[in-house]
Amino acid sequence: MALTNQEIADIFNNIADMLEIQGENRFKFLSYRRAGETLGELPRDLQAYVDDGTLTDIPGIGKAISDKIKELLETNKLEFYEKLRAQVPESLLEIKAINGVGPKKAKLFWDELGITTVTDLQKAASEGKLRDLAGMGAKSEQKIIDSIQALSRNRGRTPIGNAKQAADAILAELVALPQVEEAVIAGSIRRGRTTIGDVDILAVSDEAEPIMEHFVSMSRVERILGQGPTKSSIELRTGLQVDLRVLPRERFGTALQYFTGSKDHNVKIREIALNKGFSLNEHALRPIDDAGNMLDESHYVYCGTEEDVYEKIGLPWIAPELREDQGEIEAAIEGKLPNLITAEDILSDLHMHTTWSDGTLSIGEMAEAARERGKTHIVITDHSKRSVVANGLDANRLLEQQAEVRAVDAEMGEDFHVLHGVEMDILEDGSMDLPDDVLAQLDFVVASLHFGLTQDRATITMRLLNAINNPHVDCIGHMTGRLIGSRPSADVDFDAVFEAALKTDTVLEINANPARLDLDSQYARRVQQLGIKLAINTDAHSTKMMDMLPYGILTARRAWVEPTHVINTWSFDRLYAWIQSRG
DNA sequence: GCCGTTTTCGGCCCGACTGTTTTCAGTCG
Repeated sequence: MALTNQEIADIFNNIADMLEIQGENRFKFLSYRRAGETLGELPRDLQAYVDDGTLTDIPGIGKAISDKIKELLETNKLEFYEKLRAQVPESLLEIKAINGVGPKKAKLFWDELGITTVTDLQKAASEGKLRDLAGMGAKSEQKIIDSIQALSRNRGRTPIGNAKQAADAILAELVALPQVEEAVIAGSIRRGRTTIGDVDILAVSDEAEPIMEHFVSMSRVERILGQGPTKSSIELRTGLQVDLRVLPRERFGTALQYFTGSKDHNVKIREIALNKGFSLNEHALRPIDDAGNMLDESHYVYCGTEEDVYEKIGLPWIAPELREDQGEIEAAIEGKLPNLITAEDILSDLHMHTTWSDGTLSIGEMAEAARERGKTHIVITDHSKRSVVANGLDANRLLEQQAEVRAVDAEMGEDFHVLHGVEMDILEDGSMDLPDDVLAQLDFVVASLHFGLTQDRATITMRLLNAINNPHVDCIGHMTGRLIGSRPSADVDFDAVFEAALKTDTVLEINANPARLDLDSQYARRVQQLGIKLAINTDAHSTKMMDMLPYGILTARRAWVEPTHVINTWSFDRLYAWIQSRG
């Protein structure tokens, strides 16, 4: 069994950490870390790039790292890594992951006290053995004790839906303060990442101190990680970290640009700024003269908007969702940024549930709610019978439902249309949960995996291919079945599935539920590149879930998706004509 | 270790906060 991209990515991340602990050249270990981050988000298996001879076309992958990837794929092992592991205990990496402990401290504890595990460190700290080490003291020791306790609260990254909710609540509190002129969410929430490491909030004000004071003393704060005149960090009771930055109005553009990230995007933007004769930070563009000296403050160029920042360095504004150093800067230079899809482009929802299965509203109520949200047409797609706990429909109930759908459609008038479909289970043996003659009577069929998600790749792929090759199936719902943070993706041969979808003109869904966001952006980007149609659906079981559409839009925009590739942007007439043409 | 219409060698973004220091290293983002 070949190593997965993520397993190989993890190895490079570990190598980066180990080299850093060893005190290796900074740019060297950063290269490994960058490679690790990149490999974890590729849309195809690494073996496919090896076969194509395109491995070193991936940014940040040069000769040394590509050779190591090949060695890992061929032998499942890496000599370089094994040697490193013999020198640096791997458990040190868990110590380095403790907030406030970096490579230097981890090495110090190891060298001086022989500490290699978090348990060892906790014991040493509680016994007061750390405070006498060079550069340490009682406060540092206590901080480590607190951070180790926090480890159990803080379980990695937070799904964007949860993080956004927490961020909005804090934002509302801040905006209510008299000193706050404006406050916005920046960071990875603004970029629309599916999971969030920490929440970044930027506030505009000339009077930061009372804002900081309020921020760190909010009732939901578990502990204060740092508090300064312009920047503070807190940890919430949920374990989520929130950073607040306060800057005056005239610096809002540079500050928002800086605070939105990503880090890789910003590094490149700052390099471009340098080439244009400016050193860029969150405060201003600072001119540099021909001798390389920075001019004094009177020459600083302040930017009140992000557009200003990009314009001053010769670029068009780049949408936050694109700022991952995935080619967006090159596209901006060439004037080839995509015309990104927006929520206003979406006219329909092609995947939603009602009280006929596990939804909370009737067909009529869902239709009205969709109309209130600016849609012109929907497809009712309740579960099929295999989903017993969801009260899935058998053929008889499904056809019974059709009468009600037709009635509601008639009631809704000429300017709103309700079509009848189903979200049909793709069964574990690869067969469909409803017979062809029943499917043929429906307007639109979404086929989804709900069970047997841990089957091997060949089986999962066979099931998906059977659905795609069924002439009645129009769309594959939430393809990998993942639930972010709680259930991993099914093991799919994406290349095979994409090839079949293209050939049969089957639509692939971006499910907007923030717990799913499936397809994820790296796959959706490839789907668009291949010319396969996309749908962005809410999979709503209630009106509340209809309002989750923005998460699907964010994911699509991160995938560089343009409205022309998404069938939810089509008018009813166009969609209906396409359905008819499929027979 | 990666990368290149200014370079195949010599660069590789920039700052805030903390705690331990008498001016700065470490950590984080």
